[in-house]
Amino acid sequence: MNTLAEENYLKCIYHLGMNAAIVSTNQIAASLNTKASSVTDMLKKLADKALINYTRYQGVTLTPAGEKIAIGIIRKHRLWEYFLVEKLNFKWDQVHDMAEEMEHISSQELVDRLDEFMGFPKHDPHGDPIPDCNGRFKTPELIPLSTLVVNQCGVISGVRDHTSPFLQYLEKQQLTIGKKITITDIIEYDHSVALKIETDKEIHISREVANNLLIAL
Amino acid sequence: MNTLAEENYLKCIYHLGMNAAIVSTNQIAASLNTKASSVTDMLKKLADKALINYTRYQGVTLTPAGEKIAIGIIRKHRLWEYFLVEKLNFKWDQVHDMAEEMEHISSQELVDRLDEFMGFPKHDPHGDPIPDCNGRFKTPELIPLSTLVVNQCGVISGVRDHTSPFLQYLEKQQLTIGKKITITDIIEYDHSVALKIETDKEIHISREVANNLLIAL
DNA sequence: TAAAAAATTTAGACTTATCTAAAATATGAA
DNA sequence: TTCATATTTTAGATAAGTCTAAATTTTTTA
Ligand SMILES: [Mn+2]
Ligand SMILES: [Mn+2]
Ligand SMILES: [Mn+2]
Ligand SMILES: [Mn+2]
Repeated sequence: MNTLAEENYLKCIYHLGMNAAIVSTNQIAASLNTKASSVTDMLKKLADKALINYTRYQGVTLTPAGEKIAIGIIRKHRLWEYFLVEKLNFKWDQVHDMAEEMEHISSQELVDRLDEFMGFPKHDPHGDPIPDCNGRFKTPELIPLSTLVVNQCGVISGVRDHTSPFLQYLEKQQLTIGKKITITDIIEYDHSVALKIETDKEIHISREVANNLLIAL
Repeated sequence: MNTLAEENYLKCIYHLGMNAAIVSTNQIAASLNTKASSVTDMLKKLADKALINYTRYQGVTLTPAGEKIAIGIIRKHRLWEYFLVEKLNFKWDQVHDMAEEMEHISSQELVDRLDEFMGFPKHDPHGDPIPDCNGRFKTPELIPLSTLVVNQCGVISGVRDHTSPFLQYLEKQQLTIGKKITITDIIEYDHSVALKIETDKEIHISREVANNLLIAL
């Protein structure tokens, strides 16, 4: 089995690998709030275990074995987040840190039964897809709200920023997962956006917020 | 906060302290499958943190602060065991090792909400009392089945041996928590016991099994 | 294309938790 | 009460994961 630190590195490399073919030491260090030298040490260890492809100075990619472990951890993370929100009534901005601990509970059978207990949910509270017990999941085409044009509509389906303040703000504005929105105006001056939520509420959000809200068309 | 190792030591000292006023280094070492020298190191650390009362060569007791932490961990352990059995349909012999990991999930609010979600259960799947959110719980007077006499009856309310083989055996014999039993015979030769479960089933168990089954009168 | 700058790795140290072997202390049997 | 034995502690080592500072390699820029 793998240590907690190893699991966190693998998960981190997986997430960073979504945006780039290869992942650099410094990216990992920044993401894990650690130092580049610590990362190098761990990369050697993970390479020895054949969980990453690593050549000095050249960055890393996950091997299939490493990716499988990473996806397993992400599956657990998202299922526990779903559990915390749906069963224990936490808010979507409260669950990430708890899930960071729970994702390391090792039992495979536990997570599979948890999945079944909750009815095999497809998405976590933040709209991210939950891998099934074989590690398979679909990543639907989502685009930032900021790329929509006036009169275009879509459904809020994800967030790019998972921090508490952002999620709390969205909730207060009723900008939650599943809501249908229609762009009513885009202010040229600051690229802020006016939009209608479902059929009634009309609100106005900054460019930054629009950039971090993901929409399914 | 305390490390995983510290939490395990505190819990261990608490459990050993149920049977003796003071707990010895060797007892802890045996219980944690570690060496006496490792225990001594940790005892110094816990004493520095004022979680135990420790004088060299004299054994240890928990301070109120240490006991509070220990009870908190036991509360989490038992609530998670209850969850695993009642919500995820695990058998009572399968849940201990998973709970050993889950008891270290740190959030106090999580465990309190879990408690509420399950309706504030009073006992875990093995009959052990679950402390409430203030750490309070009752330990009912339980006696080994081996101390009963012929025609005496009682309710199975706990086990002294929590290992999988013993629990599986009990389940197969329908000797599960809550069942009412009546002693029908005690064999002098080997101190084995014949008994009736509820009103129908008549079975015969060894002295050893009778010793590890706890009864409420 | 050769410095300069940035990124990465290495060297050496620290912390936590563990171990073995040796020393110190306590206990209990004669 | 003394000495043999059991218990406990200390001394010194190891492994995982981290750090700072220095060295190395890559990348950028002039
Ligand atoms: Mn999360
Ligand atoms: Mn999430
Ligand atoms: Mn248990
Ligand atoms: Mn139990």
